[in-house]
Amino acid sequence: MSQQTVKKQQQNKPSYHHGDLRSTLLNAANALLKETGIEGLSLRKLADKVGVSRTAPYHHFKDKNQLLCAIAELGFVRWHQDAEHIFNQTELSPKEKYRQFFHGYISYAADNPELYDLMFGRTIWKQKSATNELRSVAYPSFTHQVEMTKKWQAQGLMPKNEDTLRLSQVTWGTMHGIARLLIDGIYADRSHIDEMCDCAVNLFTQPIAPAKV
Amino acid sequence: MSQQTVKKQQQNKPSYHHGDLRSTLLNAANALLKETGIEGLSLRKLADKVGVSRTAPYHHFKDKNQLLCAIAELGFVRWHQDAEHIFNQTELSPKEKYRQFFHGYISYAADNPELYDLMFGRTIWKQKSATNELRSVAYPSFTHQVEMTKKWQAQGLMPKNEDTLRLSQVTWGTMHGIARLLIDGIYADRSHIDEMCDCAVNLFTQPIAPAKV
DNA sequence: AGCATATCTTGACGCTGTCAAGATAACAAA
DNA sequence: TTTGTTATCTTGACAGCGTCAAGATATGCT
Repeated sequence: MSQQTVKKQQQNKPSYHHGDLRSTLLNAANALLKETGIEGLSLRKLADKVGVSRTAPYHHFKDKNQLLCAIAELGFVRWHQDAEHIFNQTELSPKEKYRQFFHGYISYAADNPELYDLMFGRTIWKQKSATNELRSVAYPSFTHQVEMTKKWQAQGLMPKNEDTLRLSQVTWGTMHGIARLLIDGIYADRSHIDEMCDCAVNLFTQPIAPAKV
Repeated sequence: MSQQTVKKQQQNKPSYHHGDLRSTLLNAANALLKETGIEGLSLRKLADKVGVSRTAPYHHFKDKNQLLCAIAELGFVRWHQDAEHIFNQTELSPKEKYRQFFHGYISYAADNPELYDLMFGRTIWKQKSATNELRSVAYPSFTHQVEMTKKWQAQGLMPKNEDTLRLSQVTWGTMHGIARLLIDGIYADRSHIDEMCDCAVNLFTQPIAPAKV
């Protein structure tokens, strides 16, 4: 019985109960987000695209805000996977690893501009409307950056005399600033991005050590 | 005759023709922007606050977008005044001047968060909807930063081996990133801002020179 | 004085998020 | 198998938004 029902839904035979509306909505929302941007994403268009009535999504997300938080959540999960992949490359030097991390961060933002806006933009955070689920995925993103900064300082890659927390905030702030200028259409020129990243990495790494001898 | 009319309007006696609606709208819009944010600013509320009908503003601004551009324009003028004031302090050392510039930039953003969002946010720039008037005020903001960076490199304050344009983009990107993290509610803690600015200034200045002897 | 133009008004349209109330199907207990 | 509870989905409705069209009114020039 239950299996038959599932099969029906997988065959896209429409029925009164959709059966998997929540994840269907999330997928469609991600697609709509890419197409129309965070402003153009409306619940009504979304419901229409999925083929349900305007208010059907409200049985799976209390709010438009809760839907946005759920999308952002997936964005963090995917970014953490990318980042972990970079850090797991054991054969790289610390500096090269940091370089790839920096470039990877900007690339992720550039490849998913609207998603990045959702993850780190004011729509969610300014109104303090982030769900607990989102918070629990987003916060480790920064604490991890602090831990890595501490390690980089210990390795002599970054200046040891600067406070670790401040240094983390500044280096992350730089990545965030470049990402935002890019996705907000202020730096239209994506061809210069790599050079900018390298410039920033140069400024943050190689402190006092090398020139002595 | 014409003088009498103006006097009447200055006495706030309401008449069919407002007489100075455009600047009245701009003032009220600035106030509404501070209160309700860029999202909460609606033309209807604005018109209501000023005491005219919903569509009256359309005779002075083609669009909501054109109103926003006009507000942003004033934001740039005011920031340029602040910046010029900082650069005109002849008694300061280059590093101290740069330090004050950095702090001043962040302070301006923190004191006018919604205005900053308008000036450097995606609302205007992402949709490529900036008016020519706005562009002609906004672009010098960055070219000036490039000129100053070139001077700072020549003075030995910033590393000469980095490309001037890239260096400008990175340093501005850092200021922008910190500003955004602050006004978007991600760095709630304003008490750490000064330390963050100082940390960034340290990283960007004092390149190779001092440690040689 | 009369006419053109700038300015302001009401009416209307389609879009949005979201609440309330009713319809339908799934599921658990009797 | 029947009955009742609950999850899910529906239509109807409301207020708010930006903006266009058409009409009213005052200003200013000829």
